[in-house]
Amino acid sequence: MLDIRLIRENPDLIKQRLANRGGDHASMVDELVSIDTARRTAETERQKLQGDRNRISKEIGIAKKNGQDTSTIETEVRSINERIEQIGLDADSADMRQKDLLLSIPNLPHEACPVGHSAEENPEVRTWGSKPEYDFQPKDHTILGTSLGMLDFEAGVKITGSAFVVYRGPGARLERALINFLLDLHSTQHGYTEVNTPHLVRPECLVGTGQLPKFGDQVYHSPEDDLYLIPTAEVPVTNLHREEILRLEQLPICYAAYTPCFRREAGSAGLGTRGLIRMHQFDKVELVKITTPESSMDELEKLTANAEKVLQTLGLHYRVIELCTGDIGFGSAKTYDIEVWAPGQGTYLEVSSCSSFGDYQARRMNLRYKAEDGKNRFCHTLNGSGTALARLFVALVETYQQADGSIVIPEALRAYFGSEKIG
RNA sequence: GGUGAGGUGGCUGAGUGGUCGAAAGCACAUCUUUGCUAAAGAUGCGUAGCCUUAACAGCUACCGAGGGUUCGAAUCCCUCCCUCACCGCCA
Repeated sequence: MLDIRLIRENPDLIKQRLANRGGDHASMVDELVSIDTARRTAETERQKLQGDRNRISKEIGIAKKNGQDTSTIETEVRSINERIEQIGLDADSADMRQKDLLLSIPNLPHEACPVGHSAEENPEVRTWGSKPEYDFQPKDHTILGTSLGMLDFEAGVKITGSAFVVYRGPGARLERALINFLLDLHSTQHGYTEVNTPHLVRPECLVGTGQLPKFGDQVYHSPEDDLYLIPTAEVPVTNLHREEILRLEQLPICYAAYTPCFRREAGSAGLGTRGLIRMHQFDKVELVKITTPESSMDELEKLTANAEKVLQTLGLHYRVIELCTGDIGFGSAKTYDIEVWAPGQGTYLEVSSCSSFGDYQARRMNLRYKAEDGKNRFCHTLNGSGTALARLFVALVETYQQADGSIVIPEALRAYFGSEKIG
């Protein structure tokens, strides 16, 4: 969430910067400013009355000790209490509305974030490798995976529903090999600490990273326990340090985590996505960093490079694009997407989204560090996929398919997979 | 799930209705002193909000969370959460 002081002092600047995202946020900012004034007026009045009450109550204590009659003065306090209760209603409702508004306003795009209206205006930053050429018509992963006994889409529908899949045999093994490869790469080569977190979280965690309150319809929820299935490991991992004040020496904190991710994808049913590309459940290795404000932009570059290393090591052609202001996520200040080439699809697939959130998430989860001057400051948080598994699986299978329908396992993965080819 | 004991500042730990935001100790910071590898003394040392300022200060809230009783709650009552121990159950 944004700093209310900043909004209070520069409402027009805030409106202008939010306008780059598209959509109407100006009216929310206006309401926020007026509700903030109302809240502070009521709050000041309440505090003054509370001060009066405290002072008089002490007098009562002293008077009683001296055996004096206190009935008149007690009546006075009672009337003060009535006023406190009344003004308190105003203060509390304004406070709730203000919090609600603050949680519903997206982050300011970073100055370095390119201005644009939609995904069409996302600049390409760089590419790596080139599109592989085949002397046959490359097949789609669903055909390859089904015929090799790796993927069973029908079984996924049978036991759960559409957009769920069963990996089997070499498919299950390949998925597991990829997870191990990714975790090993980031933890031994890139300096991330591996963590293994719960897949169910409290609502506060989702508020902390920004999924709640606005995007509750995209998350699976168990009402009996008020727990949510995580849509990404970003949620439990970033919230690991919620409500903490970290020491400067601890930063940056770098975590790598494998988890399945659960997404309802409400509103995007039947969106023309075939096979593994958009599932309700998919595996992902996520990278999370908690940094100082000064270093977060550098850390974003490193994080993105760490994710790119995955595709380089596997020999997969990809491009990096930068999201423009009209396309970045709700909480993000700056985002790079990494898109891998999938020959069977004839298109690039987003396998990683690397973002710096500035202090937006840290404010929501009250995550701070003690700065050199002894002051408590909000940390910056970052995360990026390192990478999403299902689409990586697609790109890998489609890229390394052979004319006879078999798949060659890239060198770096063979020790994990246990053989050189499938089929 | 059952029974019992607890949850107080960075830590330990006092505090059972009134000047308690909270004793004491530890840790930490600054200073002083003696001196030499240690010690003594002084002062300071929570978080957030409000209101102000050149700065200081002031006010309010916070003793697991929420609600209640009261003129007044860390202290009394209710509900919930968590921790520990034992029992039950279980991968």
